[in-house]
Parts: sequence; C-alpha cells; structure tokens
Amino acid sequence: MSAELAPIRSKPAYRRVADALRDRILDRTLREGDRLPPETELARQFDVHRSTVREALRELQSSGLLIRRPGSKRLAVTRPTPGIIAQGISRALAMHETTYLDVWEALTVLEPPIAESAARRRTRANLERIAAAAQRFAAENADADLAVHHVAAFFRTIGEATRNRVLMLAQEPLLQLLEPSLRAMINRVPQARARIATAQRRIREALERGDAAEARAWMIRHVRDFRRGHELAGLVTTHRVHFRRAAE
Amino acid sequence: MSAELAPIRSKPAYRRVADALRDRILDRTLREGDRLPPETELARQFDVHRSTVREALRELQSSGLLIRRPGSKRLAVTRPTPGIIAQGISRALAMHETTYLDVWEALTVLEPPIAESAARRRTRANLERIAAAAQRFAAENADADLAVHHVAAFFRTIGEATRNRVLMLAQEPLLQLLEPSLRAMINRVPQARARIATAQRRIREALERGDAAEARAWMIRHVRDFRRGHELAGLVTTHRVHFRRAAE
DNA sequence: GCCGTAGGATTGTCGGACAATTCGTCCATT
DNA sequence: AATGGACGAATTGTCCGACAATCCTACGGC
Repeated sequence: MSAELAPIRSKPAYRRVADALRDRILDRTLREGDRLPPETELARQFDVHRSTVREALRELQSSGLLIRRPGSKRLAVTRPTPGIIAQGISRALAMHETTYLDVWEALTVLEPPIAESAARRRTRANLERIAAAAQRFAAENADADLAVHHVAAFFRTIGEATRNRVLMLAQEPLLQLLEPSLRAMINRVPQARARIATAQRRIREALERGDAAEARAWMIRHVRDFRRGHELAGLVTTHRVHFRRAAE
Repeated sequence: MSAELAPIRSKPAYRRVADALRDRILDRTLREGDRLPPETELARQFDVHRSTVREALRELQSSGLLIRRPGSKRLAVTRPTPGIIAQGISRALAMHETTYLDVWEALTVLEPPIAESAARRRTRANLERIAAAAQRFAAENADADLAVHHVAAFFRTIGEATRNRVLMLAQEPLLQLLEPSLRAMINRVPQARARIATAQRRIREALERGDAAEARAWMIRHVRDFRRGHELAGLVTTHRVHFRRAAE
C-alpha cells in the first residue's frame, strides 16, 4: 500500500530563473542575437536578488545559450556552437574510460557515410572550402599544430557539405579528441603527411565528381591510415584520451 | 610591422575559479565522488568572495562536473552522464535548423554499425539487458510515453554492448530528439508497435548468435521503418525538431 | 555629418547577514 | 553492538547594499 512518494524538493531560485530564461530562449521569446535585459531588470522581473540572477546567468552561459560578445557588456542570446558543445562532450569522454581506439572506431563509423552524403549534397561553395582546407594542409610543412588543425578543418568542411547538423555535431568531438594523438603521429611518422595529402586529394576529387562510392572508399582508407600511423608511431591505441581546454 | 596584438581581456574571477576547479577535476586532483569543500572554504582558498565562488560552481554544475546528490547539501565531483551531455546537444540541435530528417539520417548512419559492433562484443549480461528492454516494450500496450521510453532504452542497451563511450554518447541525443515524433507515430500508426517488436526480436536474436551481418541488416530495416512510420503518420520529416526539458 | 566627451547604465566583486537544512557527534535505549 | 534521537555546528540559499571599472549614449563642437 505504501505509495512511492515523490521526493519533494522545490528547486532553488537560481535554477528556476535559469529554467525560465532557457524556456524563453528555446521558445524564441528571446531570439538569437537579442541582448538580455540588465541583471537588475531581470532581478526585478523575477523578484529575486541580483546575485541569484547572476548564478542563473552563469549556468546558461556555460551551456552556450548566452554569450558575451567581445568588447560588450551585456549578454546576448545565441545558439550553442558545435565547438562549445563538443568541448563538453570531449571533457565527458575524457573523464570516462574512453580510449583512442574508441575514437577511431567512431571515426570509422561516421566519416565514410559523411563523405558519401557530402558527395551528394555538396555545393560549389562547399567544394571551394574543402579545396582550400586541403590546400592549407598541403602548404603547412613545418608546424605540426597547424597541420593537425588543418586536418580537422578538412573534416569539418566535409561535414558542412552534408548540411546535417547532427552529423556535424557528432564528428566535432572526435576531431577535438583526435588532435593530440594526431600531432604525435605526424611528428613521428615521416610519410604521414604525404599519405594524408593523398587521401585528401582523392576524397576532394571524388566529392567534386559527386562520386559517393569513391568518396566513401577513400575516406575509409583515410581513417584506416590514422590507425596505421598511430601504430607505426608506437602510440598505444588503448590509452585513454585526454582533453584540456581552459587557458586561452 | 604592426604586430597583431593579442586582445588583453583578463578573465573575470568567477571564470578563473571555474577553470581552476575544472582543471583540478580533469587532472583528478579532485576525484570522482569527492565532496567539494564548502563554499566559504573555497572562497578563502581562492581569495574571492563567496558569491564569486557560487557563480563558478553554477557553471561547473551545468556542465555536469559537479552534482548535488539528492538529499545532500555539499556538491560532489562527478563524471558528466551521457544523459546530461546529450541534453545540451539536443538543445543545441533544436536551436539550429535541425529537422527530423537530419536525425533520421544520423540514425541511419550510426545504428547499423552500432548493432554490428554490439554483435561482436556483447556479453551475457548485455544480452540480458537487451532482452529485458525488448520485453518491457512488448509488454507496454497502453502508455505511448512509456513505450517510447522503452524503445529508446532498447537502443541504449545495444549501445552499451559496444563498450564504446563515443558511440553511446553519439546516439543519445538522437534518442532524445526522436522521442516526441516517435510518440506521435506510435499513436497514429496501428501497426507500428508490432513492427518495432518484430525488429527488436530479430535484432536481439542476431545479437545472441553473434551474427553481426544480420544484426546490421535488421537494424537498417528497423531504422528505415521509423521513417516509413513517420510518413504514414502524416508527420512531415522536414519539420524542425524541438526539445524541452526544464520541469522535473 | 563626424567625433570626442561627460554622465548614466551595467557588470564584476565585495562585505555582511540570516533563515532553513543538513551534518556530525554524543548519549540513551533496546 | 546496533538503533534511534537530540542538538549545536556547519553549510547552503537568498538577500541587502556598496563601489570601482567599463561600456553606452546622447549631446555639443567642428
């Protein structure tokens, strides 16, 4: 007979304020680009103290719904960028027992279909961006950090070409987590840059022809190469990924 | 000759405190399960006011690194759960122009390889959880909300069987976003439940046999059915997804 | 019309206060 | 030795108020 009693825990005010604001943003009462009212005004409207409002604001800020535009005082409503979101994902993955092998497996799953889809939907503008990214990688012969950055950018431009936000967002954390090990690999495996450049070229050409099967096939090789290179570099793929991003 | 001057913007104290704490968590100085020191103590250590500390705490709390255990006062260090992370992703996707078609496409990409991988790695325990989830769905003939919940749970158990956090995390937002439209579909398409139950059974059997190809094949059909059902129900797949999750 | 400036508005941070809850410990009871 | 209060200490949630630093704006000068 003992009914399961719902635990009664009225939410603290800062959370109610955050929820209320988030609702206003999601239902577009507050639209993207709008500047938020001043804290004192919000405090007045919600009938709480300004400190309480500020706690709520920090919450929304860290989930990427509010942003302070550089050189501006007021907060503005914004859509969370893939980068911000992926940062949270990357941290979460780094805290769980995620290995480079896991990341690589996910790349294997995601990237070939992404390449395929990109081959079907890419526009002229996409192709230009893809070519530019490949070009930048090919031109960067010194700085490994930059090279790695350009590799990630290449994948991103392909993701954009799919026009599917879900896929773009899904691949972003992989790119973030891949960077450190990719950098190590490029430094230790001499032929790595050339192999990457070749794969990028073949993928790019396939995308230009709209050849989905070929784009997929080369993407598969490209991703497989990452693992090969990883092993050649003596990196252990079952090591846990790590991720830091605080200083800026 | 004009050197690119780095914009000097010393971060506000609440952000520095948040960064410092986040670093301590990521480098495991503060370990999972540890209770955080009291706010006054943190304020003393960082030499800032307690309000400032509280703003930092809200930030970490919303990124899922700190949690208040039910019926507890102190905050505890924790790993962000897939659910929490995916919530942020879902919101982000809902704010961009993400359509149900996008979600469905991502399901098409992700789920078959997940099923394949699960077929290779599943343990006895996984199989039991998968069977239990399928059982719960089959037994739920009334409440559409519950049925939908069980469908998502079925996918989650399969994701767990892959033992790959990245894949698990990638599929979570899809499940969250799928729920509303899936609920509508189940309510409007009479044969939907039966088709889902059949697919679940075939997938489960394939997983039990460790038959990766068959698991993949049935998962493909299963996901395709979602779209068919969607269309049969007269739901427009190019509508934007929406996501709310505030009350609790 | 463009530009600089003064005053107003807004944020970042602080000091302090107090009620409500939870924590921890000590003691009585079974 | 477990169990179950009892109670003061510790901690959080919320508020009030204050002030410097910075951003914003509107006004007046060129």
